[in-house]
Amino acid sequence: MKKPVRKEKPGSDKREHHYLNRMRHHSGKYEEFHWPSVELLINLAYTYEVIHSHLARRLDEHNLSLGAFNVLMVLSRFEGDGCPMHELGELLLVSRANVTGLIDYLARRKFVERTEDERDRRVRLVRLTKAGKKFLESILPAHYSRVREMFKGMSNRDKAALSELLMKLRHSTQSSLKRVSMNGGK
Amino acid sequence: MKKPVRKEKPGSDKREHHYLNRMRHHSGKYEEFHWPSVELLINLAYTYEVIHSHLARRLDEHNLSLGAFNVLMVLSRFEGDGCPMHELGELLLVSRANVTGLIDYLARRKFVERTEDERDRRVRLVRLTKAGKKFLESILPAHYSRVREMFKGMSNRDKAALSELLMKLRHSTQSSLKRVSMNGGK
DNA sequence: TATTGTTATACTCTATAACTATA
DNA sequence: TATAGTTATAGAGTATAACAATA
Repeated sequence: MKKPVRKEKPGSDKREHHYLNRMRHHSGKYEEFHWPSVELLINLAYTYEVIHSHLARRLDEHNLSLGAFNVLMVLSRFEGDGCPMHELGELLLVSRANVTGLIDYLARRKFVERTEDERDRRVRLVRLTKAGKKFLESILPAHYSRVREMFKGMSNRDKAALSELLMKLRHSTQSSLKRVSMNGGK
Repeated sequence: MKKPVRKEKPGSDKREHHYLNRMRHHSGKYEEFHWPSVELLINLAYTYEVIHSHLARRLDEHNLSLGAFNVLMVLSRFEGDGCPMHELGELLLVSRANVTGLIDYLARRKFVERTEDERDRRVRLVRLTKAGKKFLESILPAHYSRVREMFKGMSNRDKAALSELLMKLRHSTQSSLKRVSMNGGK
């Protein structure tokens, strides 16, 4: 398996200017255009991309995809009996089919193992192996200090406010989507 | 080209409970763990996923990927001369190689066309065709009203505060990343 | 030598359909 | 019939390297 070295991307703020310029133009042109909403969408996407690509790059150094990392994180709370595969899918918003692939990969690296559920022989329980637990514990300190470092420029107060607002946005969006889908929107 | 129908995913809030539970556990276990930062990361990722997957699904109904849509949006501000391909890449944080693919697709649908730059014969300028402009104008009203509808549950005040905080977070992260990369972090 | 765009390639992520084995 | 997991497949997104044409 070849592992090419990835180049980090600089944050060009040409982008910010372009977006603002485009918004100004469209806001006069489309009646449905709602500045605060569009601005929010752009900021959410752009900010997420910057953070996501940085973290993915760091995990890549351990040959871990973000999906695989998330699986390990979820399993770290299921020691003992293990977690049914379909439940992993629900927690990660990933389809059953794709969970199979992630677990296959992690099982090849001996980080997880599948066992059978005695009570329902259709389900397979997944749990961390000793090696998997050890591996996760070896990378988490660096991960957590990276997260802390990355967000250092903001006060805890701002972080809490931002978390709060993001949660509010998510709930609002989800209930709006539910409403639409009940009215026949696909 | 087969187009299977996609199922919308319900927002299960099992997820939220699991995350909080895991954070509580790790916060006692890892010294580097910083609750406000980790909470923020999780909220950012989860909220983005919900919104992104909804919008991607809607664009899919026009056989448009999010990337292709973004290209059209960028080009809508470059009428006249057109935009060099490498600049498209910078504005979308996408590599030159991948821009080629997006433009190929949009050119096949006759939404964009490539012309040559007289002043520098290495570069190719891309611009919307009449058909492309018409297409974009036909889908934007629904797009913008969807965005507005999606965020309806929040006040404009909250939206503005959220935008502001996201921008702050992005700038803080970017300068932190720049600092790390200057100190030899790859 | 450096840059623009292209081609080739590869891995991740997401999504669906069809299959099996259980319930 | 319905659910859990698997297999196969496909398209989107991202990334790198090597190349031709031009600067």
